[in-house]
Amino acid sequence: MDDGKKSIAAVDERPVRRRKSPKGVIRREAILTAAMQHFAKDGYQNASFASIAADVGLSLPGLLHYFPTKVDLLLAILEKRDTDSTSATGEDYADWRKVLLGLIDVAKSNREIPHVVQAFAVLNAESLTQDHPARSWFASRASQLKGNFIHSLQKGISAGELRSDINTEAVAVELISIMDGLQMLWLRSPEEFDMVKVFSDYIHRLIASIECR
Amino acid sequence: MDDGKKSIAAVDERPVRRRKSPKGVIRREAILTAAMQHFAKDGYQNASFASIAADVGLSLPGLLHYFPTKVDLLLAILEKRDTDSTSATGEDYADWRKVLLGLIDVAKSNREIPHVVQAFAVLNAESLTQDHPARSWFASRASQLKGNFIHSLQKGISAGELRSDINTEAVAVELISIMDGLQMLWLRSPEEFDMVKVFSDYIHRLIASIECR
DNA sequence: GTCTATATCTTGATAGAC
DNA sequence: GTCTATCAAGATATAGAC
Repeated sequence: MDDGKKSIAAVDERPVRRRKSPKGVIRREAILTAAMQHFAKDGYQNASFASIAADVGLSLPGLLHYFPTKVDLLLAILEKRDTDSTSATGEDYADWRKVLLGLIDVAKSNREIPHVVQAFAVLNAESLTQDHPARSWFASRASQLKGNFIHSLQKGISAGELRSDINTEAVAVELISIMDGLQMLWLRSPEEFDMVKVFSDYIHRLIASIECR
Repeated sequence: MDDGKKSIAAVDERPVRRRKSPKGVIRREAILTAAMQHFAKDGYQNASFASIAADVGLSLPGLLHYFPTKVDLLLAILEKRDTDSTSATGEDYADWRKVLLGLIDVAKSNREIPHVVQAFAVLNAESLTQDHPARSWFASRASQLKGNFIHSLQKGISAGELRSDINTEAVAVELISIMDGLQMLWLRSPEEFDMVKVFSDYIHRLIASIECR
């Protein structure tokens, strides 16, 4: 199950003729895209709401018609990411090897969308600051990711494929850390090294270290 | 990734008249400390210059007397970090094993100064944004760190202690990535896991994987 | 060195017309 | 749905007195 554009049109309260209005939905999508680029460029706090509006050919109040506040816009982006990524990750956290190798594919596709990666890398760190509106989102995202990794690794141990003495939580934390850290380093100088290669090297070395021999 | 306990303790308020400068130097130190806490809490862009001034008992123009602009204050902090860390890191990038194990000590001392770690983690990501005043500093910091790691690993290969087929650049990038990523994850929930343990596990596994057997 | 007062800019958000 | 006009709040920075 995926999609991504759901019951957004329901918020549309047109008293006059009109039943679904794909137009509004398209606008919304355009706004989200523009906003993400701005957040990537300036971060959330520093991005100008008005500039985002201008980018989609709207005035500031025009944009406010769709997103009553700047925070709403941010949350909409995060929510969209939620639906997008669940549709992408989808399935088997049961096969630890598939999970780990699948991360390489994630890195591979991330390489094609640097502005999205940058938006989320910047927001990720920015959300560490006090009372940041995205704070809890990133916290639960990390927590869930970690839980999934632990689950996979635990399954591997139970199946006798992974060494029983590995610290699953430590490995899970390590995985998230290297993914996030690598993205930042890569964003700083995309030409300097092959992000996918580095990550692939790492994953294969990790697998060799933790699987039963 | 180090630094921390500097001479901020010298807060002795002697009302004696002094014509030279120790007073001014102390003030400067106090300002830098306060600023770092604010940058940790709000990031650079979002931190208020006036609030920093208030924190050290100055008005905004009073603070501007010491740092003519907000950017100057930021750069002073970065510079301080430079001197602090070079005095701490000191020497032998020749012994790869000492270097790698030494990073565990860095993690250990970082655990004691979360606000400093947070300031630099936030600034690190924030500096990815366009025209950020700390951009080049973080870029060259990463570049230098990477160069040092590569140098150490290369020495290890030459000495016949490390496998000659390892990609030194990839390992160097990996090291920086995991350090930076781990810090962020830890800052988000410091109680959830033992950062030093995770990092130590990683380092030892890395060593086992790359050294000659 | 440090202040009060102020200039100037930019931001997010509102009011109300069309 | 979208606009013009406007607001109130916050920021950095300057001028000039003490």
